[in-house]
Amino acid sequence: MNWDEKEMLKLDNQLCFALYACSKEIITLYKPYLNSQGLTYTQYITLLVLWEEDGLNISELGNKLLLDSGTLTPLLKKLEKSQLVERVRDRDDERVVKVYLTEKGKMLQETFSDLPQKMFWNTGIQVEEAIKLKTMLNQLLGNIRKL
Amino acid sequence: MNWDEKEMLKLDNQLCFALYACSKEIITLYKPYLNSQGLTYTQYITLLVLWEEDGLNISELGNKLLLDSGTLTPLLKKLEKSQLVERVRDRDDERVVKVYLTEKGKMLQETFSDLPQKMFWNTGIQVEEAIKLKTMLNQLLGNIRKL
DNA sequence: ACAATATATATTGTGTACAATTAAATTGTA
DNA sequence: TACAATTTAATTGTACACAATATATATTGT
Repeated sequence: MNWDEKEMLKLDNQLCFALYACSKEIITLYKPYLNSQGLTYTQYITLLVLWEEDGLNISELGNKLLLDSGTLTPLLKKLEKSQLVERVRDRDDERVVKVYLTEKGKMLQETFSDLPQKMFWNTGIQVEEAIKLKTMLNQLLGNIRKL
Repeated sequence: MNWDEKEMLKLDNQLCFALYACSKEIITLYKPYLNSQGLTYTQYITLLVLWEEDGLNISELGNKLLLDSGTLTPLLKKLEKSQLVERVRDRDDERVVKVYLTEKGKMLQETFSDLPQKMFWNTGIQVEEAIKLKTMLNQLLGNIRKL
């Protein structure tokens, strides 16, 4: 192993670790806001999708969130128990489960209306900077997923 | 809730989701290389730290990896079971557990010497781009953690 | 029609991740 | 010295995350 290789194996030179650490820390920042409403981060992003488009099925949700039924099935059962969504077997195709927001689930969106703005302040990131970062991340994501 | 607020609540406008998704996808890219050696991603980054500096204790590892003993204790026991590290109570301070690489653990570094380079190719990202991205992520991480 | 194949979700098992608590050892201080 | 406060790991409990498998339903090919 040469010097370059050894250098590249250092934790602080890993792009993957910067991503992993940033992702976790941002989610930690969300926690106080979400926990006060009894939600986890994953439950929150699931609601984000449903607030945009209600009545999606499990696999559609999974495609948007990059999660599979092994994660979503128990998660949605919890959201159902807290009466934020309903899981309904599709009459036309009994394999499919569609997920609908309840009134309570729809109303909850209002509670979080200013959360993205708050998080912006909390991270202290500039709008231009955030846009650039998100663009780069989406490009990277695109590269990876079309392999 | 106004239009701006509604727009900012869309999943695809969330910087946090871009980070979360990218982090997960990159880790997925690592999996084939790591699993073939019987390692998980978290075990791998733990070894990265130890290859740089052997004999750290649990809390020092946790500070570098942003993980606590609840995660590290079982993880290190697994690495010990596969004979890559040894966990040793410090004689001078019996509260402390120091973690040492075994010969097998040290040798394993060689196996991964070209992995960072391989991952670069896999992600199709340019060096300049990667540096810029990592810089932005570290800056964001710094902002968050000094709150 | 019906066997083979494909699809959608659920289940099982393993491994993080982290908050909260516990237990043991050490340090600070009256 | 005693003893309260602190520190370090380990433990407990909950919730993802995902691979692998199972199950039920739907579709396809003959």
